[in-house]
Amino acid sequence: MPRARKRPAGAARPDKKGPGGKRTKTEDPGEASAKVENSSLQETSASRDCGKNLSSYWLMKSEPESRLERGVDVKFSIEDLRAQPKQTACWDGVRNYQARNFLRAMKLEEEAFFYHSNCREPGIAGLMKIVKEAYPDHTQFEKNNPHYDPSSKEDNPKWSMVDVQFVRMMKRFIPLAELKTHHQAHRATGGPLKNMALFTRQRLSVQPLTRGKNGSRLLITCQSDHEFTCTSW
DNA sequence: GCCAACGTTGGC
DNA sequence: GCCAACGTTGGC
Repeated sequence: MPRARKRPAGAARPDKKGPGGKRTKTEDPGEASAKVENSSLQETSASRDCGKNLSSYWLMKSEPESRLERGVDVKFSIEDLRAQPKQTACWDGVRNYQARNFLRAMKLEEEAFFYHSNCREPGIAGLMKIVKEAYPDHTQFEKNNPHYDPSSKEDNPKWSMVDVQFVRMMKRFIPLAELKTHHQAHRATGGPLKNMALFTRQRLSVQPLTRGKNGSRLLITCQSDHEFTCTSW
């Protein structure tokens, strides 16, 4: 179930259906670690930004090609985002605690790379920005939704989402293979992508990045596109 | 709290 | 479609 993909659903639409489930299950194992992770994230960002408190960047995965999950097509590409009203959509369907905690750490106006996954040509396709901070993901209460979670209660929702708005396409698509080449080189040289979460946290669908500082600049960004380095996450 | 079974992610 | 990686579940 923890799939990062989302569906083209209207942003911030009110939703009241689904009584939720009756099962009392596992304690939320992410709750305790949420604080730890968030504070660690802050420390990490702060130290890397040399105390300048620059905002984080993010990378978020979605599947651009059709695939049915419990009978529902989960395809959502950057073109789909761009086609939304106001080019804005909610990023629903995240069902992994670490990814959720990153969603909750996102701040208005922070930018995120739109990553195309599980497709013919995986890679970074474009840029979007956070236009609404974390709020309950309504799909967790919808019985017919592929990401329905009967263990989540309406009065204490487990899962969150943010609203994102299309910013622009990358000046050039950045294929996974190219990122991997850099990552591998940087592992040897101690370069900025040596710990990139895309490779070190293989299945994490929402992950933090930080803007490169000083000389830490990526070759792939030399067309005056966004430079970025990874955090240690 | 351990850990084997299981299910999902996602590149190839 | 295969399958390695890895998060979650649940018995004990």
